[in-house]
Amino acid sequence: MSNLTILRSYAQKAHPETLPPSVLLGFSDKTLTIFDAYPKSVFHFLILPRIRPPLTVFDLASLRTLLKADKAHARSVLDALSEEAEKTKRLIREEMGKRYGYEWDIWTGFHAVPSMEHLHLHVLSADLCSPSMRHKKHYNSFHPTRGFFLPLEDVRGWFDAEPSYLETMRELKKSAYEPLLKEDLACWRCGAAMKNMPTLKAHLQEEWEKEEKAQKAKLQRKRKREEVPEDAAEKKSRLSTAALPCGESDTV
DNA sequence: GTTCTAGAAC
DNA sequence: GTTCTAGAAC
Repeated sequence: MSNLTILRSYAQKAHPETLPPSVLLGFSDKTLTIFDAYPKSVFHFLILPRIRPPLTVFDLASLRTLLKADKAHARSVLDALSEEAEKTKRLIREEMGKRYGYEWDIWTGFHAVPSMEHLHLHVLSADLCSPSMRHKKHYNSFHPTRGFFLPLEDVRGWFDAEPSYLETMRELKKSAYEPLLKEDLACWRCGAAMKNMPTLKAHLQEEWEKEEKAQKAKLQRKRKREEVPEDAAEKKSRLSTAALPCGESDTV
């Protein structure tokens, strides 16, 4: 089932609800959100634009083709993807809380050189811990500062710069981006060099556990901060009640 | 993605 | 010698 045009076949569906729930998370008039078949993080979804005139299946083939289409329409596709990404992020945060008891970052962006046809926005939790994360090129393609992963907000920003900037960036040449996938492995959090994937994966797992501890400690501190003012308010009300007979309650 | 192979690591 | 890993071919 894993061929190069599977995403296109999803995006072309007039009735996305016919897709199995194992594939489809949800859809709107303009977009469709699916589970990545090979998640590279704990949470990993793809948001696809549906075919809506005047844009064609060809315009929506990739980020490259979209950015060469009519500017206003291209921008509105990115806006629709962004809106849906925000909803997906809220859902992920809820799930993080339920399943793990804390929340961590979520990335949204495109691969500069996609491996499958039809534009797809990646929405994934910032951990890169997953059994499907197996090869160097998988990892480097999501490394947040390698350059291959293009954050959605950066791409939207290209529209606001000089027109020539968009014209340059939209080339998305394979020859410029593919070499980034072959760069040496380094932890995206601490920058430490890793000699191979098993070492990197063990390290990322540790980093994620550190994040969990840090976030949970933060939650504890927050709870304590929130307890103290409540206590103080209770004491204050008790004191003022006690002080009432003296008529000095408002100075406590 | 899977399969295959060469070379490294043990 | 066996196992593991990365990279190429498909």
